[in-house]
Amino acid sequence: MTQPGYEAMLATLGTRDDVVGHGDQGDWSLEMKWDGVRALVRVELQDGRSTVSLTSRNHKTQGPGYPEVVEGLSRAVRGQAVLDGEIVALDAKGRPSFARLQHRINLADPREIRRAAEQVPAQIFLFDLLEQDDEPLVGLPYTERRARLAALVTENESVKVPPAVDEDFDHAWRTSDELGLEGVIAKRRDSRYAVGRRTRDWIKVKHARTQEVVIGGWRPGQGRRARTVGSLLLGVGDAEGRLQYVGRVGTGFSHRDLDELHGRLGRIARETAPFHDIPRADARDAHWVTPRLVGEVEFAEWTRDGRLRQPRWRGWREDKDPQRVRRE
DNA sequence: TTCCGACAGTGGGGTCGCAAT
DNA sequence: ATTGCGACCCCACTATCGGAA
Repeated sequence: MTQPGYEAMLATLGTRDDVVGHGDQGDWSLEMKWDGVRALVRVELQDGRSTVSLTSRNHKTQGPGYPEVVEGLSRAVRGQAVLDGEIVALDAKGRPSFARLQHRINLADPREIRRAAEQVPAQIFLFDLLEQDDEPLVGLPYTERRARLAALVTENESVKVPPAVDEDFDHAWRTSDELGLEGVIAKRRDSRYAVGRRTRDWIKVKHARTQEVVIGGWRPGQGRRARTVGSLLLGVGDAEGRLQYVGRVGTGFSHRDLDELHGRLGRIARETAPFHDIPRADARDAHWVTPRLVGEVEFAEWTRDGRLRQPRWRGWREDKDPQRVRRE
């Protein structure tokens, strides 16, 4: 299998100000952010037939795992091309759901894959064109690549080219929120495709939620953090007022924060778990504390199992009563 | 000088596959 | 049969450094 020879361009995490604050908003093209698996697509013509290869961000071949996407691409794209997109699986409301797609990741057995493809069909959302008929296009402005992409691809049930939204940032932001999407991606209209690099020509702005959490324990860290805290075990009160386990947070604190945390937790140590529902695996090598301290975390969404996805520490909430912390 | 972007190193949830228990 | 662990996918964040702006 030929190597793609390309690597995906990455977006820099930013805020509204990074897009709206500098110059003309019209410099930016706005798109919805799709929550799935990034994939570079190579379509080759061999003996008059299209062959398709899919590659993940870490150069892993993805094609065998998504036969319906490969098949759809072979019909949707005429001739030789390299494209960039996101493999997604839609939920019942038609939104890309990473949780659903996870059932497709890592499947190896062809029979399993075929069965999964019928139950949870995947699609690819294409948003860039890097090469066409062996002509490199990465030097062209984004809007031109986009136009050529739209002209090249014939959409079908597995292959879509979601349009850029022709709105200002605040409007696009509200739309992404109402649709329950991850956020918005702003791309400079005149920017070239920076192969394998993370640039500010692409800015992703994501919806984040905050949640007050009660600290019920901690796990020691590894490596440089071996003598201090690796992560905090978090809980919120349930309907009966018991402490319900909602996962861990292990990022967002500076080295100084960690030292302070370690001392503070040591003073309220206790023998038993304050959570009523802590799984055995999560309780392993945990140190329990009296559930007295309240902090705030930012996170992407709740998982099906009631855990925080992509949690990061934001700081103490000394003003909050641990007894009153509830899922927001 | 300031800022950007790359790297390394820490941490998270979830899934699958396989080895150890 | 259960558990633990690594390899994947997605990621956030801190700290450092060299070079571009």
